[in-house]
Amino acid sequence: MAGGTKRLPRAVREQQMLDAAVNVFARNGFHETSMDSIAAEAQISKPMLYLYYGSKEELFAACIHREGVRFVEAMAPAGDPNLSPRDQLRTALFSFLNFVDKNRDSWLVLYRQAIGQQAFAGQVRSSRERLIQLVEKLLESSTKNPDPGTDFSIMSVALIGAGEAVADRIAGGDVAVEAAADLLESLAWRGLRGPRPS
Amino acid sequence: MAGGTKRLPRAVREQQMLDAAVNVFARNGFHETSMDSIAAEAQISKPMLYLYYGSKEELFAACIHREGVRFVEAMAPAGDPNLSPRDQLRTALFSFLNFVDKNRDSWLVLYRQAIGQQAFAGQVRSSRERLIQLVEKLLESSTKNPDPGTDFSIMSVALIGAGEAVADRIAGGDVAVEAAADLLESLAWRGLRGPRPS
Amino acid sequence: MAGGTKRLPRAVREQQMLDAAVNVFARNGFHETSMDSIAAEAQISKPMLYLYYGSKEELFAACIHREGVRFVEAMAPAGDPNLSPRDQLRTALFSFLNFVDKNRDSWLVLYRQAIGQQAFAGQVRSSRERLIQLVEKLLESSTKNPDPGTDFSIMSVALIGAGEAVADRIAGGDVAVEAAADLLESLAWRGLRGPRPS
Amino acid sequence: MAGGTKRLPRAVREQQMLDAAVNVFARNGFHETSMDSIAAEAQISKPMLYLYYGSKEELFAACIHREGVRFVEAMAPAGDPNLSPRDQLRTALFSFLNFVDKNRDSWLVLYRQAIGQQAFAGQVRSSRERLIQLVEKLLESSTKNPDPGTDFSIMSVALIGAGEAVADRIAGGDVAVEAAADLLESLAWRGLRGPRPS
DNA sequence: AATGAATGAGTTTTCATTCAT
DNA sequence: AATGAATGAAAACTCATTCAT
Repeated sequence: MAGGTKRLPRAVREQQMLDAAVNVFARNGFHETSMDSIAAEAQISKPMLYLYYGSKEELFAACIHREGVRFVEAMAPAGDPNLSPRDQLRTALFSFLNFVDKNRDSWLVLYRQAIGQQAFAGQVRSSRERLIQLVEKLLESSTKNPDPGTDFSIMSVALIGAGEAVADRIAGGDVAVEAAADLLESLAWRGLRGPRPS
Repeated sequence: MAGGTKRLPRAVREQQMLDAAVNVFARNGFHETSMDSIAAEAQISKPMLYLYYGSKEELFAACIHREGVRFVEAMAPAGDPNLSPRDQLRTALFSFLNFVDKNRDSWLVLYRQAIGQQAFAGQVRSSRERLIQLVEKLLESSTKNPDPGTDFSIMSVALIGAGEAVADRIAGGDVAVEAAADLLESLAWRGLRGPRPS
Repeated sequence: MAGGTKRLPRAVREQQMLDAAVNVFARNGFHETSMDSIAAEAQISKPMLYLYYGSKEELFAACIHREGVRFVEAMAPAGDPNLSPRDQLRTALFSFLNFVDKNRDSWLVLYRQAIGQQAFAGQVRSSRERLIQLVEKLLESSTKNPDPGTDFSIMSVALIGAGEAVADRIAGGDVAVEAAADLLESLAWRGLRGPRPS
Repeated sequence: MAGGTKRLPRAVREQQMLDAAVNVFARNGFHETSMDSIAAEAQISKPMLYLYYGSKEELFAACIHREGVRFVEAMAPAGDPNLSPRDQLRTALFSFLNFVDKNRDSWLVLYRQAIGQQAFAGQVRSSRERLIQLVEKLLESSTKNPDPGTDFSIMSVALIGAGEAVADRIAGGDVAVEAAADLLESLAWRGLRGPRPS
């Protein structure tokens, strides 16, 4: 046993365990991940996981929760009420893509693993839903003369979808945050001009 | 034993089994689906599944394959070389969304289940990649004077992402194909005008 | 593997498994018995136990049920309505003690193990209760002039308790059925004469 | 942290722990009781239990021992050599039933839990054996002209069994000590008259 | 062609028990 | 004297997979 057998205060161990869990879950998904492998990654024994988190599902939930909080915190700047809607969206895009860029595992576990998990899909979906509605509001409020029949709702769905796809690329290291943010922003405002360009 | 040991020609049995498998996989995902439940759904015995498909993974692969072929066939009209790029894209969008609308399970199994599956993610990803490149070409070829610096590649990624998000809504029955297609089309052409609207 | 690996029809295997389970449960009690040890005793694999009985608790329940039925069947002769109450009691005693004598494990599992098991104690207790009431009726109906204040109910409780204690001795091989039955019978009728002998 | 690290003299701690243990064991049985739950009930930490008692089994043994001593002490009056055998039995019955009435947990742990426990069944059984022999002596010595063939030994077994059954009722609060004692006493003397009433 | 019977190999989960402070 | 932190060992349960008929 290398330097593993230290007694750590509860709070530290908790983070250590979550770090390991997020990492392994992000790589392999909920089902392909065994508690054994998480314990190994965290360099502790399996019973500790159960002692601290009760069950595999609760451990996964704890991961989702911690990463979710991190995510929301990262997005906070976009909520600044002094910003214009346009700047809010711009800030949000940057915050989002930067977060994904810096926290690959968070992104994967939050959006690509949790959603495949019966018990958590609902949670993910509903937080996505909230995001969609937020974007919808932003679009509405910054569009002076919308074309009649503009469907902001589905527009938001599409934009979030685009954002997630682009985020995947960023997580994959294929794309730069700057370029991606610019694209999404332009997509948002241009798309708004109404469904049928001449 | 009514309906017990029917001898069916191979081809029929194969389809019967795939139908069952696609259905159950779409509902529950790869891991949450047991061979038992597929056998039950198909009203045959488990060894039959193994006789025809060898293993759970191969069975899943067969599902992906059949649904993939169906999908490609559904998209065929968009390849008509007599169409203008614009009309090709338009046709593709309609074909795609109609397919999803009529084949919920196919969509779910192809894009929402397979992608979460280590062994198949690659397959899905690469076919998505092909689609992205296709769209990229379409965009390029129908843009006369692109803004300098227009990144068609990431634009395609975003569009496909938007399309998938919208497809999910259609699969959920929340959105009409018409409206969705219009939106995506407009997003494509408008987005092209370049990243930075004044 | 000696002669173990035969394919047996379901019904046969079921009995074989119950035989093993009753045996091990009787020896070691519910908690001290592992499914592994039952599987070993039955010379089959653990999954078979689960395939046939679902869970350890259900397997135990099946044991209780089978042995309970056997027990009731063994007691049937005592129910003959042509017998006088006295003869009914006498027959019941003989049936009971003979059953215990010939089926040690049944007795142990039914009365000494099941009763310690949260989930089954109720069942055992209530069947014992029925027995007590039955005896109560028998005593009442065959006592012409009971002493005033004779409490047939508690008398029955005592007699059944005595019977169970004696049954344990018989199960242990320490006592002969004949002598035990005689004793219990005399206890029943003599005890009836009222609480306070001069 | 109010009430945190109280230093208590050894003897007090010991009793506090045994109280908790007896209580929980009586309620849930040996196996269904975890050391954690005992520690919680005693409001101390688990290592204390191990420090004082070494192991779960030893703790259980200590419970049995303490309650056994209490029980024996409660029965002491019956040993008064100035009493006639009849009065000894009578006193014993009252002492016994009163003890059970006042010490439900002792009774449960001593006779209903310990007996189901491989490691302690022997202990319980042998102390029961002593009791049986005692009763046997009492019966013998107070029967002037026994019927030939009277089997005092099995008679004692039966009486003790009856006594335990009645004790259970008393522990359950269903029956009054007085009535129960009377019944058992009469059963003892009447039963003696020999096995076959004309 | 088809299936009932059977299992190897793992997974999650739970405790009694022990260190290090 | 007392405890928070940690684990080895085992138990219940599941499932993809294969045999014998």
